[in-house]
Amino acid sequence: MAENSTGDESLLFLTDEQLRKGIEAMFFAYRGFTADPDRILETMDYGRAHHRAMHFIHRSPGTTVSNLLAILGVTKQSLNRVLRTLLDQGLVRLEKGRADQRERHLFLTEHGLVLERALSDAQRARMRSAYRAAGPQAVQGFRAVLEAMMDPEQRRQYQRLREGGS
Amino acid sequence: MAENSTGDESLLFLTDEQLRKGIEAMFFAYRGFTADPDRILETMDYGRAHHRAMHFIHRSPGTTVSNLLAILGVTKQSLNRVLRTLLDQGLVRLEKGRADQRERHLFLTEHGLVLERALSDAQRARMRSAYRAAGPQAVQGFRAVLEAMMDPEQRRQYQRLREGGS
DNA sequence: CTTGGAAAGTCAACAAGGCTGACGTAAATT
DNA sequence: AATTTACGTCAGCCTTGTTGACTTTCCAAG
Repeated sequence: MAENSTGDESLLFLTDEQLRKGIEAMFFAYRGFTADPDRILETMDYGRAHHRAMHFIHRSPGTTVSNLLAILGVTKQSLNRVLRTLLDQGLVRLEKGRADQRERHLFLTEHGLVLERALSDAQRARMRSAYRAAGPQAVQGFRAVLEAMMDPEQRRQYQRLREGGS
Repeated sequence: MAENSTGDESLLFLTDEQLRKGIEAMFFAYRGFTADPDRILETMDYGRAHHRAMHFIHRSPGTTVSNLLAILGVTKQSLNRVLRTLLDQGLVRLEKGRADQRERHLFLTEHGLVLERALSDAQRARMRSAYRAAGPQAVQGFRAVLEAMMDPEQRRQYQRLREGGS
């Protein structure tokens, strides 16, 4: 299985070894990706789950609970635990829907915006430095491969954020 | 702070919006990245932690426990729990070090190789299809950005694997 | 040869963050 | 009026991470 000659490789980089390196790169890079926010969070009572919730609330202010459930891909009980503490501690604010009063629209409070900013600054700093080190060409490829790696449903979520998000 | 004009942007793609998209791409892609092995694992008594251990034992047969600890970045108690079940179920085999008899060298058994193969086939299939969809240029960039995103220590681990692993 | 430190294993307890199942309430829809 | 939808919550479980303490084995250096 390491016997396949060139040919495939020169066209598409698809030896098992190349693929394995990609897998390992994902593993190690994801650790780096979460390291900085994690360091900030562990000094408080919050975890990675709180960060994710705040990120997407910040990204789509006024989003509903069920929308957030779809994006995060967790159960409502799991999300509720996180949302509960964010509400209690005044980082997130609720607003009943005007059109449909069953819906709860989520917003970050001033306080919440401050923390989100701190977390996202740290994470963006690492991303910025990685982009700088790799160069503009690489950034295109990076995003293309990641996008192709997503499940179709996840890709849809991702692209919906892109549209609304700029 | 959203006031920065062009200049930076045209050279290096470094608007906050670009960085935010990269962050979200990592988030959604990592879910896809782990989805296929997870589906296989949940039908058995194993989890993602078992997969990671098996992956790196397969990658570096005969590696020691402390080596594996450094790569995985967890505590020995955490790893030991996982390793315990893999040994008990006959997926992993131990060998006392010849030179230093305190060391335990880890190997996959026949049985272990079969499972590792199934998991890694699934994961490589997704990686292969993402690479194909994105093209050879993109693969270069993908790996370059991921590598730049790692902590220096993680990058060292990653590169040590590359050397020995081909 | 003794002693110190390194490699590994283990017990106990705990926390974060997933999960399922069941149930309740308010509001929209049919 | 009945059903469905959106949300919240209680209770309990699992995986996988953590700290702290302690032991055994073994290498290496004094």
